Amino acid sequence: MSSFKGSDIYVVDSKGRVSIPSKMRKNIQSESRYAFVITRGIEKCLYAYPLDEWRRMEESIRSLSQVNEKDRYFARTLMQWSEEVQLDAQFRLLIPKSLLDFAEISKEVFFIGVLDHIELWKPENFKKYIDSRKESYEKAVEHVMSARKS
Amino acid sequence: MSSFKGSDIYVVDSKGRVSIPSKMRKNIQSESRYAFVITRGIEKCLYAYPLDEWRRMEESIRSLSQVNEKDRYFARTLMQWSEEVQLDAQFRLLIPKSLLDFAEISKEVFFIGVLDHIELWKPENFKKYIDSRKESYEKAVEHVMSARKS
DNA sequence: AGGAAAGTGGGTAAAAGTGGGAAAATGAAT
DNA sequence: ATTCATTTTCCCACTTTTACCCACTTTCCT
Repeated sequence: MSSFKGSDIYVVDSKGRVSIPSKMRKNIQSESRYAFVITRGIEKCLYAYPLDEWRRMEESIRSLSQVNEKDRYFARTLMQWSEEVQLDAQFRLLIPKSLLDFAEISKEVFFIGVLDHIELWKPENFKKYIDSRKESYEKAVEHVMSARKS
Repeated sequence: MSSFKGSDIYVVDSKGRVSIPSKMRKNIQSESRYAFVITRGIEKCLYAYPLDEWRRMEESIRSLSQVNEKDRYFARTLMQWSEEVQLDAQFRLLIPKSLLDFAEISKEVFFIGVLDHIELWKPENFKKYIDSRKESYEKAVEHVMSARKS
């Protein structure tokens, strides 16, 4: 099970390539070390899953009822935006243009490791996201810590 | 389960390295003796967790639902600031620059062992923190100890 | 006092991060 | 079917950062 953590800023070059932070690369538990599925995230960002974590995810989507209208919509939308990509010899992701556009990423990418996946944000958008939240960091810690006690 | 205690002042060198107090080092119960997760603390300081203690914490973040908007925010906020670091052959931590900046640590670090984690403060900031508390140590003891009785 | 461990500093080889060009593949137009 | 233009893939090269090693001084302990 992966355990991505930390954050970093990297540049996307003119070909749409970005190195993934080495500390996150080292955290990949998958046998297929260099394959990711990159997809549309929740909020205006992208999620990158190593293949094994992605499969876990896919299973839970598979188990959704295809009868339910909402579930169908969710499954279609998610899969529509999902692309499998391989890291190149320099450990870079080639991010599809459509996804870059969705996340409004042009020159720089802000990476955050969030346990089972890596998030890619346009730096300004992440800042906006944080600023728009009312809860402080301290509240967040409190929330998690109190959950831990019980 | 670790049980850090005591305090000490150490210097950060030009590369961002600090020795961790040997008395605290000896207190690490983890099998992976030399791996820590260092993260943003509450108040303007850093927390260093030995890996096994950290995992405890991580479990509770993992159990947060990624579907719930608030939980997503918590997970991102916490993980953004968390970095895994290994002690080098001289038992030094290499503290990421972003975290040093957050805690305003430049030349010196004040270490405090607080049971399951070690805190790192800029000495001046710790002094300010203590001075800013109106409650005396005696009052605090009274408060905590009486709660314990019930 | 003497040896060992702790604390600090610095040099260097390796890895990480970035950029770009040439070969291979794709695909549309003649 | 062949040509030409565009995109994609693969490789090479350069710069910066990091990891690893060695060394010196101070403190601790018997």
